Amino acid sequence: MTAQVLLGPAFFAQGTLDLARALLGKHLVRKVGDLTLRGRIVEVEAYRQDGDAAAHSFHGKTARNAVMFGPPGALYVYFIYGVHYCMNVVSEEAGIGAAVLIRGIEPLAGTRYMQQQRGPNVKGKDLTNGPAKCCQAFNIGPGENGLSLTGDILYLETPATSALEDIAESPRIGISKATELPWRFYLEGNPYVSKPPRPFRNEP
DNA sequence: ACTGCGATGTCCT
DNA sequence: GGACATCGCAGTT
Repeated sequence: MTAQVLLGPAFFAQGTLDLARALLGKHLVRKVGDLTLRGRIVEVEAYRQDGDAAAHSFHGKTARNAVMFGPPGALYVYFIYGVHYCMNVVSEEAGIGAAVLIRGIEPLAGTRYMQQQRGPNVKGKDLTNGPAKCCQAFNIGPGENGLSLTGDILYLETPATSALEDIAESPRIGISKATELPWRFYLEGNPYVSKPPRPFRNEP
């Protein structure tokens, strides 16, 4: 049995880019009845209020993004494209609309449940290699919006074995309106990263 | 392997 | 009316 370190409020109160990097390799844990779902965060993106036109909070507080402006450590769940949910970890102090999007998770426990959530046609890395896929696997929806990640049934842990792949960065995925920034961070080579790095080519 | 497209709530001009 | 922090399916190369 390896000791795990629970992450408290101080962890979440750091700056958004620092938090984004710090979240890589941490475990997301969710209790569903008697079952424990556990996964390792392998890909994230940072979104800030100031000067970041791609952030939901850029134009100010609305009904949808209100959780982003609340205390750090809350889970911000939003509905996108009329179909999918995505989850973020709220960063910065209350009053600032900033968060880190969880884009890729490596399943560690409760994978049978995750498979049921995702459906019978889903195989391998497709279980959780994308933001909406992670939400579906962990059964995260509107009911979890605003929940604290320092609770008893939903929380983060630092694994005892802290060996970490190299952290790579790239432009964020799916952004067109903002000036793009290298605010996507992921663990190099991990199969649960949603889009693998582009292979090198000699000529276009 | 790649490309196009439908699904459609919330917020924007 | 249009865009959007996406995904899965169908059709093509």
